[in-house]
Amino acid sequence: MVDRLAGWFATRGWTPFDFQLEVWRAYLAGENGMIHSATGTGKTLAAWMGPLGEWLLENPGTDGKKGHRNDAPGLRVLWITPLRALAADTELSLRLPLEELGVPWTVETRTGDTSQSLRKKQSERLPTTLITTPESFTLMLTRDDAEELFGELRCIVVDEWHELLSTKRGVQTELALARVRRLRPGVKTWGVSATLGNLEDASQTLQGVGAQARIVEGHIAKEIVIDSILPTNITRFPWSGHFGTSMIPPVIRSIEDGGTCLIFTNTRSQAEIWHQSILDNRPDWVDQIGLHHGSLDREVRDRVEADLKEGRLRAVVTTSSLDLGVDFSPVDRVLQLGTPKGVARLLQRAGRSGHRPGAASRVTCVPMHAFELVDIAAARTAAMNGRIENREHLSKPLDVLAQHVVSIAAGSGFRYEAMRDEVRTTVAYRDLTDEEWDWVLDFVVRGGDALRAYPEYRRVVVEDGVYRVTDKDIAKRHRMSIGTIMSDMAMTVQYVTGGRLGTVEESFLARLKPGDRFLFAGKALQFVRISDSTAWVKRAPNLKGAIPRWAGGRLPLSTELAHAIRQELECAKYGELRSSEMELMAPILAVQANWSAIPAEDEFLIEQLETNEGHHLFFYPFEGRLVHEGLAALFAYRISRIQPITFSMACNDYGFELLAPEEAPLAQAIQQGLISPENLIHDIPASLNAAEMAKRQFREIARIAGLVFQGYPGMHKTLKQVQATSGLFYDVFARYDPKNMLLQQADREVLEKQLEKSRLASALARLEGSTILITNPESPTPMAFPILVDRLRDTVTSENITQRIQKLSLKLEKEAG
DNA sequence: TATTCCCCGCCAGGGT
Repeated sequence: MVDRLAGWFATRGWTPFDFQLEVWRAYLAGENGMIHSATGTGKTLAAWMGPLGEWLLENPGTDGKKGHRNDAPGLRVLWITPLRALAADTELSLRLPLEELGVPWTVETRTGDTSQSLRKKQSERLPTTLITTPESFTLMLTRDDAEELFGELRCIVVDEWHELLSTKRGVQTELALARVRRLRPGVKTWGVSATLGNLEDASQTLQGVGAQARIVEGHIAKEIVIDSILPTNITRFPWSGHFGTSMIPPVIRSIEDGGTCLIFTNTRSQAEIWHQSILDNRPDWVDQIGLHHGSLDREVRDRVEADLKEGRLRAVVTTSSLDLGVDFSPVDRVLQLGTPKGVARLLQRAGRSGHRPGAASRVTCVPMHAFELVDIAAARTAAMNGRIENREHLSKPLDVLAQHVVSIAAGSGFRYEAMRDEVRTTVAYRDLTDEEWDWVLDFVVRGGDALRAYPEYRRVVVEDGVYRVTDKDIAKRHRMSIGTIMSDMAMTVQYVTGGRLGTVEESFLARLKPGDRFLFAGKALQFVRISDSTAWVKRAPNLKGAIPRWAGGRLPLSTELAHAIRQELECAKYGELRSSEMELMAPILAVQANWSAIPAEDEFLIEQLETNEGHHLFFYPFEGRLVHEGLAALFAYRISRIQPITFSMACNDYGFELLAPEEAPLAQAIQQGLISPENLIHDIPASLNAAEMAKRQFREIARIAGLVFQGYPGMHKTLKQVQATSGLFYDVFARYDPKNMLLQQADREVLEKQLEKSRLASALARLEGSTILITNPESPTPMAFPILVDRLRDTVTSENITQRIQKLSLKLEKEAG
């Protein structure tokens, strides 16, 4: 059979890769597995040919004859994809071999935007292959005929598993998979994943506790090139900032070189700014440069994606919204503006180019300020040494479990023990205690201790030992709330004439007066008014105006990249400049070394200095900004226990600053355990407003667990309302039901997600074992400078900033030059 | 002079 499939490749002039043959053999031998490789290596075909080969094996002599659609069996393959936008492309690529091999299978998509007519058809008869999202997959389980639906299923493929793993969407998928395995014990699961550090764990999480699976490495000779555009004059290159104006000309030259170019940025406003800057310089490219980010309306993005695919665009400026997708488009060149933040992320982006087996993938990094040259050099070293980030699975999020049990109760129903054992086959809930299981059931049956008086929280009833949702209205509301994604606090931006452009933060729009101009979706817009929670706009006559700021997530430097940066600096300290980027950095590093020091890997640098602002302490753990926020608060708290003192704090991915009017007792603090990982559990909540953070985190939990209903489509509650309602629940639970496990979960999530507690603890352990290096520079060093500027921007008037920054830069420039 | 902060999903029932 493998030979016949290889023959199909041969007719297309392709030679199957060894890893593809390995997948088919393993599949036909009845194995589960996961395929792991860079993008553009033929993973999709590898996964698809397994079930296809099985069908051919059962139906010999099919080759060459055109099959009949009517002969198609029921649902055999379920294909899970994390993105709606990927579904259509996948559908096409799965169909091709079907037609050529004469297999009468059908392939259809079912996601949130599947048409009513197709939906109706599918409710009568499912296709042989259904492509769907985790959310729509779970929705299928809420049907009362769920058992029949999956009765003939042979195989589940989970595409881009690395995207789902380590998120609540991944946990939701784990639970749904456990359910289907119970309904259909022989079903095979194959995962498809891009580069990932912790393969074994990723595979186990997909397959469930105790299941055996084969990991197939899709190692084909895939050359990856990471290079950079270097600034011509390093002494005039900015020491901080993220706009990188001076790099516009060389970037434009790269675009001119020809081919289609993807330009990745780290933020949405950066994408808007660069899109505009490129057009300012090349107005003749007005129809050839696209813009793509998560706040743009789906329709606007679809158009850009289609143009890209058809080769109508010269370049697209984008955020990670194009990290996945557009697999068949002719992307020739990938640029990364600013620090890549992580190794896997950079490799993923490199993989957008040369998206053909055998072709080289290349990404060109463009630094926005001087120290980003170090990031680039470090990312390359880490990538070449195969130091890829892990994605850890989540453990026991009870909100997701509560949602899942209601889903199953709304479908075929379940029994206490069988369901508990089924849930425990997932890696996420393998340690679920009886107490926790009882609590979750009590929560959905009675509403827990605090809500027992309210019938709408008695969602599930027990009849003869079977847990079911009997109330039609409750079932309907539940189906409308399935999923784990919280949407942003944003307002629709729409032309008064009709066309929707996308969404922008309420806080930005609230500051605008009618007539104010701003740049959004690559267009100059004039604000008209706000009504019906929509910001109405019209085209503005010219392009000058503000650019929206989004309160998006703050992606910290990954652990692997942070580690690589420390190594890169250590090499530089001993005069070993291993790349052109580091060579270029030499004058700036020399200033750092002369004024203060460059820390070696086992050194913890602290800079102490006085300016007319006060007494500064700069700490450089190189652990990413989330950890630094936690460390800054922790250190401030610990120092203030020795001597009452109030600090202002600032941080970036390299380090943080504590500033006070008087000198802090640093030496004493270090002696008394400033850096100790001990008492972290006590000191973290004491140093931060942890209760307020937990209350905010509880918003998501309340939504997922089904406490807060978002409202019917088209009349969504605003986020403020959801916040208020969930805040109310939080207060009620805290007062009347303090043992509520969802409250504890909120505390845990704050510690882990917002403060990265385990990373913070291991950082402290590392720093405690380091040699502490205290220096007393006369003025802020190159490493201190970006942190300082960041704080100044928030606190001082713009005139003062300008003068100060000018003075500082001049001084630094003189020294470096 | 510098501006900054990813992404992803989801309904049902009654009318024509």
